[in-house]
Amino acid sequence: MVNKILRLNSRDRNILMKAPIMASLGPQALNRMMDLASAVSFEGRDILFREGEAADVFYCVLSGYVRLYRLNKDGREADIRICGPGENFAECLLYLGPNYRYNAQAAEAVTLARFDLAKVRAAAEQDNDIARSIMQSLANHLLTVMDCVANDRLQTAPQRVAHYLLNNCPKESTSASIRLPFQKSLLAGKLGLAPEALSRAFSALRGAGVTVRGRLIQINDVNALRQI
Amino acid sequence: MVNKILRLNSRDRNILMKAPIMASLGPQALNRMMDLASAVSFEGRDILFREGEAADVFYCVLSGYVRLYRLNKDGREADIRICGPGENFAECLLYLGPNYRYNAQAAEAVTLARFDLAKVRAAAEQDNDIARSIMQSLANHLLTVMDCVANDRLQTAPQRVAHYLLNNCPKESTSASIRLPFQKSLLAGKLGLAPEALSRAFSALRGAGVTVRGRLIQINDVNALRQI
DNA sequence: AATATCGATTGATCGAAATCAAACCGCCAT
DNA sequence: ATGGCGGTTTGATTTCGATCAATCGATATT
Repeated sequence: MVNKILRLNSRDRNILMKAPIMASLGPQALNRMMDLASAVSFEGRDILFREGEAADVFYCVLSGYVRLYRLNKDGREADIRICGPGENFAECLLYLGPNYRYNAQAAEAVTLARFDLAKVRAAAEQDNDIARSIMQSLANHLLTVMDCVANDRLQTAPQRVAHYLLNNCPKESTSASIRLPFQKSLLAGKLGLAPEALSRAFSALRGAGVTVRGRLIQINDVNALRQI
Repeated sequence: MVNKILRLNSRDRNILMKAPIMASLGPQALNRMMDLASAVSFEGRDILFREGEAADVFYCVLSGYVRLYRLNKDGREADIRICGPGENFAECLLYLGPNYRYNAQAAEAVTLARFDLAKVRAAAEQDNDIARSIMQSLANHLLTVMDCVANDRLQTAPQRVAHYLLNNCPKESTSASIRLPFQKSLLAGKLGLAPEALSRAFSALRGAGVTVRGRLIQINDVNALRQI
């Protein structure tokens, strides 16, 4: 099921070097990590791995979006995180048990950089730069997921959507227009909502000057959104 | 508001050395970290720090429980994590911005080990053992909080309670009795429930052989709980 | 022993979002 | 144009848990 694994082409190398986990490395550590990376791509809906499978690699997204999610015993799915270009996932397994702890699926066609867990672990032991970069990544993800718990527990659907929009429009602007980088159903999952609930949340925000047409979202009054 | 800061007494030293973040260190790194630790204690309800405050230390719980939580703009609170003996928190700030990202409150009288962020950061740069231990801690917390998101999104109140009970009774047993280590209201918050909802969830589990008296919980049939 | 206090429970009601079902809408292929 | 097709929207209903209010119970206080 794994698509063919290749050396990275020069375009992918450029993208990867800008990813946070690589960008903060010194030149030596960067080379070392780049040498460990291989490229792999998947079609939309492909499963990258499943919860419980033996974990040998972690990933960094080069293009497209990947959905990390869990299943309950009825087969219902809940997204834990949506990873876009520059984001890495499953790096937490560098220092945890031998199995993946959630499912990962390509939300659309994706290309990924692939890192052997054991090799990166060894590299981190020898190069503090790499260890520091991993710690930063882990700390960032931890905070992101904590935000997610707090948002789920404190905010209503329209508030979550408003929050998302505010985090994705330029700071210090009175109005903005945003193009969603993925389908609405994916955004719904990311926010812990059913697609219908997202749709209704957008309707509710019309009163606060939010206009939706396809993936295009117009925000007339950013400050009004902050009051939601 | 900070209680007096002291050297650790020998009892506290023993507890701290068994904490995961310390227990995985080699002898040299362990000494180094132990030298950085100081002791501090708080009364129940005391606020250790607030979201947005400048962060200079992280903590490891020696006794009691600490509540990490966020506020929404109406002042409603949502717990993000409950930390008990041996658990550390705010260590994610070693590699993040300069401010605390959530509030921390003593759920009861607590004693804590206190680590200067800058000093530990410096120690981690020099000692791979310490860096590895921090990465393990971050990875574990990340996974724990991811579990929390998934549970919130996938499970009903009785299921969350059943899940908690199963995680806190000996593996491979047909029946068990558990003593809650803290108030039910704290457990409610940890599970993302109002206290009333926790109470009702316990009632709902009576049918699955769960008996509650104060902090004492009897589980007649562990396997029945797994089916919830 | 009487009383104040705090946490837990129970009951009644409300509200938010999930679910189920149907309609809608661009988009592509024929 | 015609006809699907997948994603989105809208409507109706249901479910779950929050909230509000009252009671209960156990522990501390005097």
